[in-house]
Amino acid sequence: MTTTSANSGRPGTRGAGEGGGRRRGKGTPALASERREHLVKLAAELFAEKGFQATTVRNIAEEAGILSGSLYHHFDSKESIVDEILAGFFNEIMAAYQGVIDEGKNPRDTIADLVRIAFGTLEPHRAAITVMQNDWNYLKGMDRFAYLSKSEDEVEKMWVDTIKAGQAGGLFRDDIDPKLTYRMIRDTVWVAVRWFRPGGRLNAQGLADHYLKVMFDGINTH
Amino acid sequence: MTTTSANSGRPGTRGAGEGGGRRRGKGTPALASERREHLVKLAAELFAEKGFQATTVRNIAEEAGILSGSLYHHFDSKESIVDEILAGFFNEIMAAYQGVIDEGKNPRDTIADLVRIAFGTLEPHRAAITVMQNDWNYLKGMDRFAYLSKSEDEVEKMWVDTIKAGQAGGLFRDDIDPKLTYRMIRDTVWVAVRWFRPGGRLNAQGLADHYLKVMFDGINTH
Amino acid sequence: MTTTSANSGRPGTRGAGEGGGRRRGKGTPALASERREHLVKLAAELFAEKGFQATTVRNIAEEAGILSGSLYHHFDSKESIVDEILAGFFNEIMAAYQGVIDEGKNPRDTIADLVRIAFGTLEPHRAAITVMQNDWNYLKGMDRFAYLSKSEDEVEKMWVDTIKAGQAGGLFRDDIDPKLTYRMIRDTVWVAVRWFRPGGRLNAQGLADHYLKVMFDGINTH
Amino acid sequence: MTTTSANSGRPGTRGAGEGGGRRRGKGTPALASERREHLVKLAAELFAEKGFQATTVRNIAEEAGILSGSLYHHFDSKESIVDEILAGFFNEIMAAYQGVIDEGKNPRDTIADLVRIAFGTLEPHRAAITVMQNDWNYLKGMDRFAYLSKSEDEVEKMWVDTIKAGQAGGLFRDDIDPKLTYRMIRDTVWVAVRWFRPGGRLNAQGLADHYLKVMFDGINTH
DNA sequence: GATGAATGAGAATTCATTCAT
DNA sequence: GATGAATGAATTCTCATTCAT
Repeated sequence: MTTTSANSGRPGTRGAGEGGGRRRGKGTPALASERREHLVKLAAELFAEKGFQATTVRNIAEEAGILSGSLYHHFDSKESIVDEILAGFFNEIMAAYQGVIDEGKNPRDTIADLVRIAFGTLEPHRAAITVMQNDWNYLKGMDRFAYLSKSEDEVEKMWVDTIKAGQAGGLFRDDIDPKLTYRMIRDTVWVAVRWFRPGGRLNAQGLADHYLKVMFDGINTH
Repeated sequence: MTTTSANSGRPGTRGAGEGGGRRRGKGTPALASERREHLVKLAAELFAEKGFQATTVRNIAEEAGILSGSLYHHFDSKESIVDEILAGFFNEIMAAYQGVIDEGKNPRDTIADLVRIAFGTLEPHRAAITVMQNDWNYLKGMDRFAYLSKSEDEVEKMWVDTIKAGQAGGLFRDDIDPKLTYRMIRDTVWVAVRWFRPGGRLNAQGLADHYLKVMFDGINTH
Repeated sequence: MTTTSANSGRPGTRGAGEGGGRRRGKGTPALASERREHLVKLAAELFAEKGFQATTVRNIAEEAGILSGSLYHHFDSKESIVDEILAGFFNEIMAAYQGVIDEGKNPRDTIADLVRIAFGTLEPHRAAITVMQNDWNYLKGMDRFAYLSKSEDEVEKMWVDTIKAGQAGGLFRDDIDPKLTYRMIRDTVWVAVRWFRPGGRLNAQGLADHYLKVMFDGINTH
Repeated sequence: MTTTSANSGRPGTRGAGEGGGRRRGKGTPALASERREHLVKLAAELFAEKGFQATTVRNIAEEAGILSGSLYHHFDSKESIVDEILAGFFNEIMAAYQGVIDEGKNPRDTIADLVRIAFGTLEPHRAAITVMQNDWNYLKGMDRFAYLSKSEDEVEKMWVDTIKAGQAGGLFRDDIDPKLTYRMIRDTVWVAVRWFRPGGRLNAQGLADHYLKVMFDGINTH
């Protein structure tokens, strides 16, 4: 039984004590860290820069100063590396989203918080988000990554429900389509990873604020 | 005519006066057989569906019912196929944009028209836009596609100038960033290609209208 | 029955009225000329410049301003083109050699004449000789070109016999090896095609004279 | 040391301070496994026998008992193999030539030594010389092998200077052309690789002596 | 005579992965 | 943990040749 099956199930549920099915997991993943973590980070950078397919296992190994075969001491496969990258990101953002929802603020503040969280991941998870944006189409075709689609659906529900609540409460216009609106918000945020560079004119929160301004009140003068 | 000159240098549009190192190239692309046209279309679908890299030349040939080697009777390389796809799309949209600009309407109406044009390409150029979205990162690294970045810059200028004019004329809020706003609009439109399916609940113009509504006046009630 | 068999037999015997076995020979080869002759010449230039293998049928066709498939109206195959080139050269030189032998001059004058004839082909048969030098190794492996080796043997006999006669008659030193000496002369002449350019400092006969001087009397002062 | 600097820039001899874009290349070629060395030797034999172009990577791999892809563990490309072959030969012969020149003997003895060195490489470097003779025309067209032409020029200078010195010193006839004479010597030696077989009637030094005899004093009786 | 489309066999090369040491 | 050698399957591309029109 390979890692592939170990991964099925949402990232949100992977957390602590799995790893049993790991082929060469020394101890728990938690202890394996250090080196492994480092390799994942290197790989993430390369995947982000060149794309998953265009990045070879050799590229990663070279970056780490070892031979490509040696990578297989740490990972089952190239896929399992990108899996780790994406799962980590999904775990974190979904937990953060859920935290906001659980606070039970009013829909407008909730949406604002969600947007801020999303923009907030742009910097720390730049590589993962880039991979998600650019290689999603390719990865989603693999069984192994079916869980990504599932997670996406859960997230969509959180947002859409909040928007609907906002409409019901008279905070948001009635003549907008909740699902459509969610998608546009989502895409606008993530796609910013293509040009967003930390240290530029605006930081991630500046971006978020700018976007919230436009999204809530439009670009027209009133 | 701006568009025309912007095109010069693009392989996909070399047409008449070439002949040099090119291997193939009797007749201008304009006259190029329907066969060729057909093959480009097939390839576009595959590139859109599976990604440029993941689509093999064999895939394309099989789809056309010929052998992979036979494709090279029509095209120099896999790249030249995708080039033809993208150049066609860029040519068209830039001409359309320029047409709107040349009409000289007020900035708000101009932006609205630009948005409508962009959404309007979603259906007829779905494949090209998908490739542009998903494989941009990979393609932009190749000399051959440098012209895409250049065209992109030209387009950005059209939009940003219009937004600035709108601010100067009191139509648009002063506290939004023109460049940032352009990018968000642009990305929101193109990225919709990932989920937009003609024949769904909303057609492309419905999408455009919805988006204009949100973008101009925001999602808040007032 | 293909051309291949038609060619077996020495070039010297091909002469006028064969061609019966030709697959698409319109009339006799003699009449087919013009166009065909021209194509052979173009091909010869290309073979000489780039090598037989590296020259594609398309190269030749392009040079002639037609499509590659159209070449097959004139020739069976790429091989049959080079065959024609080499056979023509061999026919001519062997006839010339034989003419000299038949004159029955003394061995020293005979050798001198043979050398002059060989150098004399450098210009009119530059392409053929170049092909012979560069692609011999490749071509000799093909059944079709077995006749080249046979012709070579005949030629070798003419020279070696003459050298031996010269030794017997006291004209040439006894302590040189006739076969070895022949080979060195032969190679020295043909290999000159690599750098000999008509119109340079020395013409072909100047070259021949220089070589005869060195060969007969050495480079030492006496 | 002339030879050393002449070599700089040759891929085959890059040795120590590279590392840049190269894919492979731990360790200097000098340390390069015997495995690699062995593969180069196998390839050299095949190139010599069938020609560079006609030898496929599969041929080489089969000869080595591995799969063609596995060759790329050792070499970048087919070209880099032939490069290694030729560079090795050029390195050695140029060093040997330079050694003779540095001895400062009289021109006649120097020329004799150079000739003997050249013939002396016929056996140990048979394959490399054969490749050089047969595939030169093809290889010289590639940027990668530009250094071969340069080395050739350096060698020419050594010989021509020596011949001229011999003329100036009254050892060699004044009425021979130094450059022409050099070329004839050079070609006569190398082209012998086509028929020279170690173990035949004459060994390489026998050949050299025979040639020197003819070259110095001619084939005439005096 | 020529075109244009195609074939089919094979070319060099790439690359994730395996495994004995 | 790492190396070095290899696998094997796939990839893009080439090219002589065929043939209906």
